[in-house]
This record gives sequence, C-alpha cells and structure tokens, in this order.
Amino acid sequence: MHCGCLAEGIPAAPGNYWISGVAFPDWAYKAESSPGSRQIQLWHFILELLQKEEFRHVIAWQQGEYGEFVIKDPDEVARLWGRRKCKPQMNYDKLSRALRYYYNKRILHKTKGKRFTYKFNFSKLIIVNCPLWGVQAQPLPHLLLGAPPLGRPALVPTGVQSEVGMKVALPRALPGPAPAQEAPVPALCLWELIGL
DNA sequence: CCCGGAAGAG
DNA sequence: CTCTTCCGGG
Repeated sequence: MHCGCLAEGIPAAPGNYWISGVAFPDWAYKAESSPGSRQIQLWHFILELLQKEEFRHVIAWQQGEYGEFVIKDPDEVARLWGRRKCKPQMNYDKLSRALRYYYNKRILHKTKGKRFTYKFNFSKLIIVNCPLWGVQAQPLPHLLLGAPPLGRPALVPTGVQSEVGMKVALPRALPGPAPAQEAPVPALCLWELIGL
C-alpha cells in the first residue's frame, strides 16, 4: 500500500539545528500537526532534506547567503519528492514549476544567475501558531539568527494580534468534536511580512 | 535552464 | 489551496 512511499524515518529533532553558524528553530521543520492528515508540502520537504547530512550531496545550503540552497542533483531531488508524493513521473521540470509558484507566495525566490539555486525568504517568515503565542510587530530576526542556545525562541505572549505590515493567517479551528484538552502538537504556521 | 499560463487532480 | 502535467517562449 502507498506504493512504498514512506516518510523516510525522520528522527525527532531534539533541539535547534545549527547550520552555517545559524540556528534553525526546530519548529521550522515540524511539518504538520496531525500526522497523516494533511499532505506534505514541497518546501517542508526541501527543508527536511536540507536538514539531513546524508543528502548533502543532493541538496545543501549555500555558504554565505542565509537561506540560500543549491540543488546539486536535481534528478535525485525530484525522485525523492516523487517517491514521497507517490508521483513516479516527477522530474525536475515539474518540481521546479512547483518551486516557481512559491515566488508569488514569497516563500522562495530565485538566485538569478546561479544554477539550481533558490533562497528561502526566512526574513519574512515568523512563527504564529504556538499556543497562545503572539507575535510582536518587529521583524524578530533573532528567531533565526542568534537564537537562544536552547529551548524556544523568546516570544512575547501577547495573544493573537496583527500589526501593521503583517498578514494574518489564523490557524483554522480543528473540525469535529473538540476534546477538552490542549492541542498536543503545535502546528507550524507562518506569518508573512509584507514589504521589505 | 528558467519562466509563467492553462488546465485539472485531489 | 498546493501542486502535477504540459508547454510555448526567452
């Protein structure tokens, strides 16, 4: 079943990832709240590959520019993506089209002139859906740069609120009977900063 | 290679 | 809505 497309064992990350001298909060890698419910998104998958050393020869962060990565083996990345999504016909041409849709969504942009090189717009992304965690109006670059050595990033619990220059995307309430308890796993949601 | 329009799946 | 597929064009 599932045509053998298993999520290649992703060991739970115990802390923040440290890549190129920059801490990546591990919430940045948490794919979805309820496993099995929602489909994996491509940029989650990319982040997932980027996180693991065994794929260094396939895809890797570009030294120098923060958030920039290079697909060293496009065919292999496409193959892995196709396996995960049960799309055996996947190739780099199709995968790259999907990446291009991220341009307007401001998740990614292309590093022009550099082959197979894209860049995450991390500076425009901040966390939103941690339980009762609000987000201040400031850009909060420390979430990704110079993050605290351990634990969670220092966010101020101001409750959910939007400020000027922020686009709000509230997590939708879970359907069905609501159990009288807190959400077990905070879903990864992202705030998108307009302008910049 | 890289770009986006168009259609269509789920 | 997020891709997947196909494709004409640069």
